[in-house]
Amino acid sequence: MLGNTADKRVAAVTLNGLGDPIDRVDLDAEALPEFVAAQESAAHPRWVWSDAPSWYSPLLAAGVTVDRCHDLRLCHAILRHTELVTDRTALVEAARWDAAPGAVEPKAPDSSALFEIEDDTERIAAEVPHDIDEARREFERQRTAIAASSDPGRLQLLLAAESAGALAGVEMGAAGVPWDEEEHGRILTETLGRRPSPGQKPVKMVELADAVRDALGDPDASLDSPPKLLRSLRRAGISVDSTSRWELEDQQHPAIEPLLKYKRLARLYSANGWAWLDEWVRDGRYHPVYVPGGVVTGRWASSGGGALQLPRALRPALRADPGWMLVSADVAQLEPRVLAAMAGDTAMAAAGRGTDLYSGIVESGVVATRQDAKLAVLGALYGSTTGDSGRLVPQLRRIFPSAMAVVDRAAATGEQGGVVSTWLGRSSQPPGDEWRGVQARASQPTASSAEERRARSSARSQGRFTRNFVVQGTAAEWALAWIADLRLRLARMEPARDARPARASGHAFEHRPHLVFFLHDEVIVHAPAEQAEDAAEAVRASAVAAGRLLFGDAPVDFPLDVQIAERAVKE
DNA sequence: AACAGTTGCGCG
DNA sequence: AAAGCGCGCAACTGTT
Repeated sequence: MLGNTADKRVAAVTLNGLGDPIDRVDLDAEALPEFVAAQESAAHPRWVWSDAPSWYSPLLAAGVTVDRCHDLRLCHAILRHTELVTDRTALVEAARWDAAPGAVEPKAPDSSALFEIEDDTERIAAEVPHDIDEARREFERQRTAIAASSDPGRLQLLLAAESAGALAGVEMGAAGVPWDEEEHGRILTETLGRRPSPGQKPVKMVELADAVRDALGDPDASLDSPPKLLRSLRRAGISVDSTSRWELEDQQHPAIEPLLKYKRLARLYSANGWAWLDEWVRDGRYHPVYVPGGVVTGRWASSGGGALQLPRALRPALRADPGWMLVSADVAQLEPRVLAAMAGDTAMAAAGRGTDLYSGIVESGVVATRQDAKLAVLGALYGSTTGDSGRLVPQLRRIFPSAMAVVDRAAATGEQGGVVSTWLGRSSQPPGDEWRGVQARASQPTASSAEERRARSSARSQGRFTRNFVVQGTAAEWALAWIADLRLRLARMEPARDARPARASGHAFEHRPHLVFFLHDEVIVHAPAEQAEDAAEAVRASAVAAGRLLFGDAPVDFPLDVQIAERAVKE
């Protein structure tokens, strides 16, 4: 366990299997990387620390990697909500651990940077405590909670996977995605025209905007302000209620085509244009900031750089260094497969036996086309009740009763204000006071029909959330197990000393395959060309391992689409 | 001028 | 409010 001491040094405490301290050394912060590296090569310990970004970024910057950790902040967040632990009082009271992740900048953790808040309002500290005594106490609380839980093994699995994800997130942010700035520039110029001078718009946007104004007969129409644009459109006789693409698409008017095109260009320009390139790409590397566990379901979020929203049009800009390759892999239909495994639904598992679960459903004869199968499955996972999607759900309920029972039960629990949990035990947060108030009022005999409608609607909405939570959250667990296993496999591969170092990847990954991108159900590994096949094999092996780890021998496949290429282009 | 809230669209 | 989940971000609007 690592933590800061009162005299601005770092304490490294060795714990035995019972969590009791058996040894302690105090070090200067500068001596930490060397100490950690030595321990790592001797014993591969599990490092217990306040928060991975705070501790691991400086270690990585010094070229030191670790295999395993226990991230107290992330584990606290899981444990203080999980249904698997009945008495969570101590964890809930340790509110300082409900805090934002540490900064990713390579700087030494410093507990003196924290400030206490005297308010009685329920504000949280900016960061978790980084000192050794607080860490010891929190770890003890967590050990106690796990031991008292209804399934310690399962929870340990979740906490280990979550912590491994924290390591992977720091590593990927540090390594960065190899990025072809010239290719990105070419795409921008081709789509938008040359880079405009500050304050100007790209020439192709200006041309389209003129075409729209012409067609509307409104030389002053503003295209960038939805309310103003809406008024212009209606003045021109186009009856829409919003300026959204889906609504504009149905309209017949000469202004529509250039307007939709303008919106596409405006999006690219503002979200991933030259300004983005300047801010997020340096020395041929895109450095996103991942936030593991940042989504309520356990999915990762990102903060800055929009790592989770890279438009597919920009995928050609992801390019391996010379002498290296990108190994891109994604899982086909992860969520329905996870549902089939959770539910032990053999019919659904059988439909997923091939590489395309949707085609498998079509073969069962219950729906006519692949598109219908997809709509039906999405409707089942999201809780559609009307439209094409909702209409198909009952068909699915007939042939996959066990799978549907799992999501239907989760929805029913949510509608009653209850808590649901993922396969490994991440629990949803119960709805808040406002939601309860609405339900309580609607159940009074004096309730108006408007109040009843509102209560019904918010109950349904909570049901859709819990319905999706169990599937999305368990899929996130599968994906965590996948990258947790994968990063260790890659780290164990022999370094390719002859490979031309990937520029600016940081010395920890200079000569070896490493993860550079992760997005819910897909990964990209940057690998020396001669190791690309091995890396691809590791990606496949890890997917198999993840399925085993979560679901044992359940007959559910998680087929991958794996591509080895210089560029990460799909299809 | 700074801030929160809304809209629209990118991703899974 | 698209028929239905989870996000982040930029730009604009309206308030302070």
